[in-house]
Parts: sequence; structure tokens; C-alpha cells
Amino acid sequence: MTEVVDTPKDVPAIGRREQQKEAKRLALVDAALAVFSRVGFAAAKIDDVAEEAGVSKGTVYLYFDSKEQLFEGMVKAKMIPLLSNMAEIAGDPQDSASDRLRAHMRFFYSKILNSDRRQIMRLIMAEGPNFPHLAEFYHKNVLSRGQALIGAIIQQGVDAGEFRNLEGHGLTQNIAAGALVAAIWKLVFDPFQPIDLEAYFETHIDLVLNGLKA
Amino acid sequence: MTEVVDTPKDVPAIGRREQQKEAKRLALVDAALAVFSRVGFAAAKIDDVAEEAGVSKGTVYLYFDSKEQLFEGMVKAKMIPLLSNMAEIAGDPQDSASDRLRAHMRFFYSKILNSDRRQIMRLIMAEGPNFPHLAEFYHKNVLSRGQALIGAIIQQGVDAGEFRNLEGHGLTQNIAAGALVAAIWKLVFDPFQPIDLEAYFETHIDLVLNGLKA
DNA sequence: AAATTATTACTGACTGGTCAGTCATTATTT
DNA sequence: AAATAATGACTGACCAGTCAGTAATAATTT
Repeated sequence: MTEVVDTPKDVPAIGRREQQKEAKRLALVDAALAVFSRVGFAAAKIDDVAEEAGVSKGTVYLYFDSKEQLFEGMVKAKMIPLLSNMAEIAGDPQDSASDRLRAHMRFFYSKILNSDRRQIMRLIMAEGPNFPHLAEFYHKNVLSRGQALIGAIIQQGVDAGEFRNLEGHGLTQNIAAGALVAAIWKLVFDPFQPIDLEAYFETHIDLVLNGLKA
Repeated sequence: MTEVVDTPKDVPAIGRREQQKEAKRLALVDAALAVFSRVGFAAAKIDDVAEEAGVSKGTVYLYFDSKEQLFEGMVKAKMIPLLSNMAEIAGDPQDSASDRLRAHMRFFYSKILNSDRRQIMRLIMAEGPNFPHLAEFYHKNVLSRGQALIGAIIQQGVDAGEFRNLEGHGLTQNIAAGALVAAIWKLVFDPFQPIDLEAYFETHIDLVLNGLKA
């Protein structure tokens, strides 16, 4: 149950409502992520989202027009912080391609695989075919951007004679792939075979760097 | 719409019913896979499964006790052929570890990623948290077996001085991972960025073999 | 600054439609 | 004609979405 900010009554009146609204929107988004993660889109009840946000069912519909829009809105809201982060890791082009690649991959592992974000990834895998908008949005804003960054670094490495040229054969997909699986594995199979994300990451980067070595 | 075998009336009476029953069970399983793949577990309607199997709703309940059991039964039924195949590819221990690894990985790509089977994988990712039995079953019978085979081959390679020793750091998970992602990518993101499974496989095995090289 | 009015936010009982699962009836097989 | 299989109308629970009514806040008047 996410509590709405309890704005004191003696705060400058102006903006009280806006603050509350914003806080409530956040609470709804958090609650939606929790509920959808727990049971999937179809089985999720708006009543449960409302209760978890500390709000009545009708209120949910003041913020989102439908269950679909709640879902899509939640995914987008949860992804925006990540997207803004992505710019800030252009990385130092002075470094070797290996170092930059390692740094970028670490970024993805830590930002995408940690916390809530991996639930979103799983939801997109799970519900993607029923929400083509969302799958496209995710691909466009996360996967293809990530691949572009990785592709650029690899190109740098190839140009510098540091890497072999494997481009054009699904290489960036292959690299992105490792992160996707780690997220899903953690959520689905961890009870049966725990995945040590740090070790998995090291192995992944090791294989990639050695595999690419010229 | 999967048609039930139309056993002619003048066939030796003995076994007519059993044949029909078996055929109907198969039709139901096929229909269930199709419908669950299309819309997920919660949104799937038993009526749709029945219609797609060319049968009435009541009949579904003559074969499966509940929607849950239909789902679980379908997954298991669809997996059995794969499991029996797995024995037959022990591979020739005379070959180099590299060759054997390549052969095994190709097997997984072709058997798991082709046809219906990848839909099952996606369903397990999607519904796994709601069906822990199934996730466990899948892990036990597919993933861990696959990893065991790969692990054995890598051990051979390490013993022969062909591979570096990276064991114990999520290596087999990492290798299995590539196949999982390929399957999911194909189903979720293919419309936006088609994945060439053959090229992807070659890149994957290339990275792994070069990455492992002693 | 108290009282009054207007506006905006929220509530939860209700509705209409959906669907898993049942079972009395009908059809088919032996 | 007995036994077995299949049907599909029916039921009851469930839930997305609505809306008349209430509460909280802001604006205006006295």
C-alpha cells in the first residue's frame, strides 16, 4: 500500500491539489506495476490496484481511461527515468573499446536488471503480442538504443583493430540478449536454480570480449 | 480448427473409441496451444479452445478437469517429444569439444526455437510465476538437462586443454540464455527488428567458442 | 476573516457483459 | 438395450467501467 503524500494543511494553498494529484498518479503507477507483475494483465483487478494505491476504484478512472491505458501508462512512466539516464553514459571515447563495452554492459545490467525494471521487461515479453504499441515502444526506446550504443563501440573497436568484424550478423542482438535472459531467469527460474547476476555478467562480458578479440 | 481423425465406420470395431479419444486429446492440446499462445492464459476462453478443436465446451471437461489442468497438460504433452529426442543426441565423444558443442547448440536452436515450441517457451516465461509447477517442470526437464549436456562437453574441452575453465560462473546458463532470447525475440520484436535465427546462431556459437578458447 | 458559492476530486454501489464449470438431454458405439 | 461419449443451455461468480452523490479545496462576497 503506497501512501499518498500527506501535504500539511498549512502549506501555501496554491498547488496543494497539483501536488496531491501528482503523488496519486505515482502511487497508482507503483500499484499497477506491483499488481500486473504479480498476476499479469488479464488477471489483474482494477480494484486491487486501487486498494494498493490507497484509493477507490473510481479514482483510477479519473487518471486512466481504461485498464489498457493504465498498463501502457505505467510502463511508460516507469521507463522514462531510464531513458534520460541513457544519454549521460556516452562514455569516454578515449578509453579502449573493450573498456567502454564493459562499462556499457554493466550499465544495462545494473539499470535494467535491478529493481522493478526487470518486472517490466518480463511483462513486455509476456504481454507484448497483445500490446504491439508497447513492444514497439520498448524496442524503439530501449533495445534499439542499447544496440546502437553497443554497435558504435564495436565499430570503434573494429576500426582500431581491437575487434574482429562480426557486424551484420545479429551481434548486437546477441549481446543485448544476455541481459534479457538474466532478467527473466531471475524472475522465473530463480527458485529452482538461482542466478548470480554478477557472475553471470562477468561470464557474459568475458565471452563477448574474448570472442570479439581480433 | 484441427479436425479429428475421421475413422471410417467399417474399421475393426476394437479400438475405435480409443483411437478417437486419443485423436481428440491431441486436437485439444493443439487447440489449447494455439489459443493460449494467442491471448495468454487468463484471457483464453475454453469455448474458443473447444471450437478450435472441433468439439463442444463440455467435451473439454471430459478430458481435462479445469482450465489450469488443460494448460499444464498441454505444455507437458507438447514437451514429451522433445524430451525423448534429447537422449538420442549424446553425440560422438570422439569429436572435439568444439564440434560437439556446436552440434548440441544447433540441436537446441532447431528443436526449441522452431515451430510451436517457442510459443511454449514464451508461455512459460509469461505465466511461470503463476504456475510454479510448470516453471519447475520446464527447468528440470529442459533447461537443466540442456545445461548438463553442455556442461559435460565443456568439461571435456577443459580436460583436453581445448577450453579455458570458466565453470561455476553461470556459463551454462549463459549459453542456454542465447537460445531463450532468440525464441522470445522472434515472437515479440520480430515485427520491428526481424531476427535471422541462423545468423544469430552462428554469431552466438562463434562468440562462445572463441570466448572459451584456451 | 467569516460565510457563501463554485469548482474540482473522490467514492463505492450498481450494471451489463463475460466465462468457467455443471448437468440434464441427446447421439453414438458396442 | 446398455454403456459410453458428446452436447450446449444454464448458473453463479466475477469484474471493467459508470455515475449519482459526497467531500475537500478554492474563489468570491459580506
